[in-house]
Amino acid sequence: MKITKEQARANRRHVVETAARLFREHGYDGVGVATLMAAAGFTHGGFYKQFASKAELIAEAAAIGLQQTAERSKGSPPGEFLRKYLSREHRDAPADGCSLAAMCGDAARQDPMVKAVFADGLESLLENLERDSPQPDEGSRQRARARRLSNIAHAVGALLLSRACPDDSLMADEILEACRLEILPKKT
Amino acid sequence: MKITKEQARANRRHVVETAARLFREHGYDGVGVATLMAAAGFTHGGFYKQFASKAELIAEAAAIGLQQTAERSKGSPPGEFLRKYLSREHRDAPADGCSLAAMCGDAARQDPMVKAVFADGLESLLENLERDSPQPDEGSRQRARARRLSNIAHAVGALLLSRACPDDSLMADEILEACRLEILPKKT
DNA sequence: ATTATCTATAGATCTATAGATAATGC
DNA sequence: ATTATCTATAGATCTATAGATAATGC
Repeated sequence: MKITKEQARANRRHVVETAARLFREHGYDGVGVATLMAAAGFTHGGFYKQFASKAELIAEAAAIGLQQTAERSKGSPPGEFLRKYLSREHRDAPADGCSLAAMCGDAARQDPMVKAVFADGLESLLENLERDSPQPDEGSRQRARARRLSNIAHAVGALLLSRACPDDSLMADEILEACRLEILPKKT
Repeated sequence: MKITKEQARANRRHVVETAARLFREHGYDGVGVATLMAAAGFTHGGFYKQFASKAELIAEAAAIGLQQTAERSKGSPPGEFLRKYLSREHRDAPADGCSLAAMCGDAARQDPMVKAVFADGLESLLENLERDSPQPDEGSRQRARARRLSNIAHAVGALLLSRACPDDSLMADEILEACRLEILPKKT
């Protein structure tokens, strides 16, 4: 039954990645250890040789999930990132989407360790988005940072409210559209 | 043990209001029927003579919670409402705060009935905020509505992200401040 | 007689642990 | 010999139900 150390590490990583996906879709309370391990292809008893507790897994899954989100933001210019962010496709696929949006409601009720992971993830995303537009002086750098932070909060709120409305409802689409108009750089 | 019909209706109402409070603080999955009934001053067995299921309670608690939020928005001008909304006091007291912000993450994973309640609650809040500034023609009415919807999403996102960061962290305060700057009407 | 509430409990599920199993790596 | 995983299960908790209790309202 035993496998190589390398394989064991890969298995552990696979469990965390599976958890990040399932948590985004069903929330921290919506996924049990047994369900998670079955989805990852294991039996649930093995879980506690890899993780001290479910809380430890949650912290690791949050870290990986936010890392994936920050990573994805580096590919395209900020406007393009936000346009995709506020799309119906993103709203309808939380399992593959932004961890910040999918988990922040749950994270607010988690212990300080998870919250610290969230603050770090948000900082990473912020830095990735700012990297593209260096500012001449400290004052405008501060303003640009505040602006980006505000844009992220705006986009997260839009996605969350849209997801809280019935699927295919007018309101769900209206929210996304209204926020696209306000956030995205105006075309001439 | 039996009490008047009127008292029974008041008791039921009291259970729903207690639930709305507890749900805002701990989430739908974070409050069990037994805990809720104890907090309301009853034993848990009585719950199922008042409600068909926990799902029914969730829908009613969501409706009351959103009604309270919409109601509170009518008192003050939109700028004042948003300023209070984006305060540290509001962030640190989710049990007494906006149900839209506290529950939208959970609502996204609930059945369509709860989501419909959310869309209705959001519509009410929107209409309350719009009532104060009638618009001359249909076009500017539409734009004003989109603007308000966008502002709500922005404020909800700011509150949620701030709550997901560690208590008293710089990031938690930075988010609120950045969004206050962007959302609130600029002073001269 | 009706019915709101209470006591007690069934059955499912959840986190966590104990001990067995079997392949790696000394 | 070590250890990653599996089987089995303990103990807690959760939703829901059944039957008893006691005050209302015909």
